Amino acid sequence: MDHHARAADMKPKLKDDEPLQLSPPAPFVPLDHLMQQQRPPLPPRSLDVLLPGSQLPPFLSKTYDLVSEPQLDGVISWGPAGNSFVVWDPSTFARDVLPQHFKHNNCSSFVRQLNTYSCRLPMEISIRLLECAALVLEGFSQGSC
Amino acid sequence: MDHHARAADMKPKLKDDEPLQLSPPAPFVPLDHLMQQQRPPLPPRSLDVLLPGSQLPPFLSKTYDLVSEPQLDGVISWGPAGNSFVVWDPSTFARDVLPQHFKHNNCSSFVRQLNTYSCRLPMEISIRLLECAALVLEGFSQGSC
DNA sequence: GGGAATATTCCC
DNA sequence: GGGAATATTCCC
Repeated sequence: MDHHARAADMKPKLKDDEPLQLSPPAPFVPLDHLMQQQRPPLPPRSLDVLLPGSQLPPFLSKTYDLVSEPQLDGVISWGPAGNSFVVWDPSTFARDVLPQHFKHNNCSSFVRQLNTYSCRLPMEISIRLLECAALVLEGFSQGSC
Repeated sequence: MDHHARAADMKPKLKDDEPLQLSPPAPFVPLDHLMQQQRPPLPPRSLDVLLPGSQLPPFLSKTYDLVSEPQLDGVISWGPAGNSFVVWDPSTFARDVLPQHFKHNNCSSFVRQLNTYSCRLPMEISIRLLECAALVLEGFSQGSC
């Protein structure tokens, strides 16, 4: 499996595009910038890690978990930056995935819900932490369903 | 060929069960009583017969058709007077029938909808015609789900 | 996209 | 039972 890390992978090595920097010390970085960098490239398995105890609307937590499912990466997955998601296979998504998580199989109904929570077409969604640990969802423009 | 109408078909004829009545005239009967008597003992297959062109809420027309299904008489059927319905097998009704017609399998959700349209527990419903051809649903007290 | 009607869930 | 929150459909 790809989860088995080989010894070579665990030993830090220099890369051509990442020169070793020993000095001077890193300049001051604002906290929110640090948090941006600390955000994992792939979102965690469950929103509970990000927002423990929060009462997220069911649609948002279900969508988040659904997008995070590794088995569905060919159909729907997080975008490159981990702050958006993309539906790669809208037909399969509508026919097979939606009914497993919602009471319908219509892309339009899914999009309608995204709109309700301030997302926009196309099927991308942004999730990021705020100071108050609230969840914000923002839309982008790329692709469609 | 069918364009030849036979003489026998065009001539009105007396039937054994329809004696010719010349006198005296039938006594006066109020219109609503006539309509009561004219209501068929078993409801028609579709509400369209009763309320042609009416825009009935989907829940009511689906429930009406569902109750009218002969195959479901062992699970749900019209009551003796044809103006109420009874769920004879709530378990089967919830598990097998509800998901075929609605997006859930919960008796409570079905009852909630009945309540919305002025029905009451238990699962009986009254459907009758008014002068304005509107539909009225009334609840009775007998049995439960 | 989103308003509005209808449906489903949740909870008192 | 029914108010209210959320979900789904319908339609502009």
